[in-house]
Amino acid sequence: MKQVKSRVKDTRLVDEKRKRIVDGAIKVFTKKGYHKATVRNIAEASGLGLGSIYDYVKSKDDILYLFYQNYMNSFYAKLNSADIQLEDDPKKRLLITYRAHIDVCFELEDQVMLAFTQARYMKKRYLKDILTREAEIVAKFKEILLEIGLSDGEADLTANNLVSSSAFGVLRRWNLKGKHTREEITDFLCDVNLKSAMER
Amino acid sequence: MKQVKSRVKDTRLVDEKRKRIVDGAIKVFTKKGYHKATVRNIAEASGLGLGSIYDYVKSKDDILYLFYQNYMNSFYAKLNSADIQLEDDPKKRLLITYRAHIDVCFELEDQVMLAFTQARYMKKRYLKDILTREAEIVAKFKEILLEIGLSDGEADLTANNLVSSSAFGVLRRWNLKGKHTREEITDFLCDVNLKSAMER
Amino acid sequence: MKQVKSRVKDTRLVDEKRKRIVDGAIKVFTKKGYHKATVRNIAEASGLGLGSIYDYVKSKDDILYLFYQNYMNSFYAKLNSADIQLEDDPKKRLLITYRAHIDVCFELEDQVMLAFTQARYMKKRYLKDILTREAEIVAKFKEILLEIGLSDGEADLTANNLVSSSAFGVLRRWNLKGKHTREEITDFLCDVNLKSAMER
Amino acid sequence: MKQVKSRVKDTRLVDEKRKRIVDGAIKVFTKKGYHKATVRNIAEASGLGLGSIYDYVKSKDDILYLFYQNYMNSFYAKLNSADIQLEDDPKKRLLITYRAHIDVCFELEDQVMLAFTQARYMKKRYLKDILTREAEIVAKFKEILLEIGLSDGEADLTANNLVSSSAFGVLRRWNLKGKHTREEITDFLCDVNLKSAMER
DNA sequence: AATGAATGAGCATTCATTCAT
DNA sequence: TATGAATGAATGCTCATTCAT
Repeated sequence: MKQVKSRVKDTRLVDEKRKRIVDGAIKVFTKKGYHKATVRNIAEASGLGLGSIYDYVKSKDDILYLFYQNYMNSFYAKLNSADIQLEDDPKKRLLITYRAHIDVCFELEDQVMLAFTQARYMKKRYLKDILTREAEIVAKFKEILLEIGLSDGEADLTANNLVSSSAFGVLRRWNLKGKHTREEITDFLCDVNLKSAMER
Repeated sequence: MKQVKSRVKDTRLVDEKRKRIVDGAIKVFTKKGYHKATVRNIAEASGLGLGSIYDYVKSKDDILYLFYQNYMNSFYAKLNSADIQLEDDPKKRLLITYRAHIDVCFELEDQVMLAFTQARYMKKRYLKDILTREAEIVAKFKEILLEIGLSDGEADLTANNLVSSSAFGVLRRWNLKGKHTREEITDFLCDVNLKSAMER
Repeated sequence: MKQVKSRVKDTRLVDEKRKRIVDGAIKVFTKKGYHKATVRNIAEASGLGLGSIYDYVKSKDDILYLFYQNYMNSFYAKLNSADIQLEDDPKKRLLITYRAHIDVCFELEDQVMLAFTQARYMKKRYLKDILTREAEIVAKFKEILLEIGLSDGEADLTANNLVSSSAFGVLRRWNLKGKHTREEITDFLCDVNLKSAMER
Repeated sequence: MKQVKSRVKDTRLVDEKRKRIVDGAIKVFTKKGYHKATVRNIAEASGLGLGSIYDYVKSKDDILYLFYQNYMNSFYAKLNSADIQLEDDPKKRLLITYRAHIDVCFELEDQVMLAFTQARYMKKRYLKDILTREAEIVAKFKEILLEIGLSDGEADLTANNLVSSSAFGVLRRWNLKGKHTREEITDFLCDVNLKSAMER
């Protein structure tokens, strides 16, 4: 993970302020997208002075990267939670992992949209880093699928599909909202995307 | 479909120049995204003078809308092609329609990425229009699924899933490129996403 | 001579506008120095819109370089004037060349001050270019001195001294103004700095 | 001499810290010039905390003034040294004074460049003060020249010329370095600029 | 109809200075 | 006395849009 440089050295302070910056940025990015969001907007939304932002971040680019780091962390935290790790049966573990992933997507609705749409604006070296972290999540799924007995090729495609399809409810919310509940959608996704793995 | 206003009145001319503008814009948008693309860039890429752009389009926003119109038309053209319409068996029609949709996604790879990521930057009234057109494509799938015998709820979710999943190979090209062929991916998608419909 | 890039291609126009920019810049630089001069100030002083400046110049740095080019040209023009070139006797040619150089310094008083004090702010590659052009002027003096019969070492030191001392009246104007006329100063300089060469 | 105000009252402490500030500032100014040097840079270079600078100095301007005071003091110290004062013969005194002045210039090479180029950035009232101090040095030379028998006008011009020409080796170091030794240059300057005074 | 020169609003970023600790 | 976190005014530069030719 690349380290974002900061003028301020006190780690505690840096973490706290960056949290505020990211939270503010999410609000602004959600409303306007990365480009139309001005650093001033973000400063206001995070309750910091314009200049102070630059004590914790070297450029606007860094804020986007900070967002992605925070975003990926949310998935890591959930997928590494105790109850998932403890499940021995790979099929059951696959199911709860997938549902957990879908859950996070629903909970971070706006962030999922941002993550999907703003990636292109990240600096190359940052993007590479984030894609690497995402690949680790795919690997988690693939590992379970191999355990269940899928071939490497199948496992790879399926793992990618699981990660990708989790966002279905969010990416198509415009079409689905009001017609289908979150639970309905989750069940549908599990049904469709886990079927072949479960039948092994 | 909203009409984009143009200073020039000769329809033939307008169509030809707009085609060039959209083609140029796609190149530039693909490289830089909508925001970083300047109207100058687009003018150069399309072989028009900077000022001339504004004879065929009222603002930069219009160019994005023009792109989306062109993009949606590509899907319409393919999904309305004779051989699909002529197929009587709904299951077979479903299959070839889905494959056709996936095909277009692979062919318009860059445009699919653009469509997914730049939608937020369209003016509200334009966005609504494009979403309506997209809904028509979903409706096409839903219609076949109802014919096959799915309930309205199932058909709706499934239709959305088919349209959404078609872009899988493109949206995750970073992870899939080099490991899986286009055909493999297509077969995998058909297998996973059409299974329950086919089993009716 | 490095070429400053310009968006506008019409040479006639570029020359005219750049002339205005340099003239405006001299006024502003003279009052505030390079750094405190804002591009906005320069735009106003030259009667151009802020944005237009950047049609003729790529950055503020370029304006400084343009000034130095213009400054060096003034010396070239004077030192290459017909009456100087036609003089056959090297001692006489030395005298009129030196007086001409001093003359230009007095005439371009403000520019001389700028040239002396702002050089450090030029981009390295530009600075090198300007120093090369200045070296050519020194070489002009050296050539005459060699013709008169000075050794290479003497000629080199003397040539540098002549170029350097020409600005005496300007660099010390704070102390000399009101006490000594321009002619007095010129005669004094010729007396002191040409004496040994003339005595050969 | 204008007094720079300081929040701290302990004179001993003030002097010591200001010395460090000036020393640090010279390093930074030399590398970047006054304007590009940030107070942070100076704080780091002088080993003080950013805020502490403002305990000893009221503004960045003051630091520049402090530099000039320190710079002028270097000349005073040298020109008032015992062996110069003790010399009775005015011609000999003139010679050793001029050589001493040239010596200081060579030794304070970087500071000489700074002094020449950054004067414009000093606050008016400070600049006036420094120019007054410089005038005192000119007066020292003038006094000797009058003693030797030059007219007031000659003495004034010559005195200014001596002070001004001392920096020749430094101001033109780009052209002279590698070709002429410090001694050669010094001898040359004495030869040229003292000749008429010595011939009285 | 076609062109590109002109414009200024808008933005990221820097930095002198203040002030709470 | 010493420190450095906080601030926002100020500035270089970009770019959509207009308009004279």
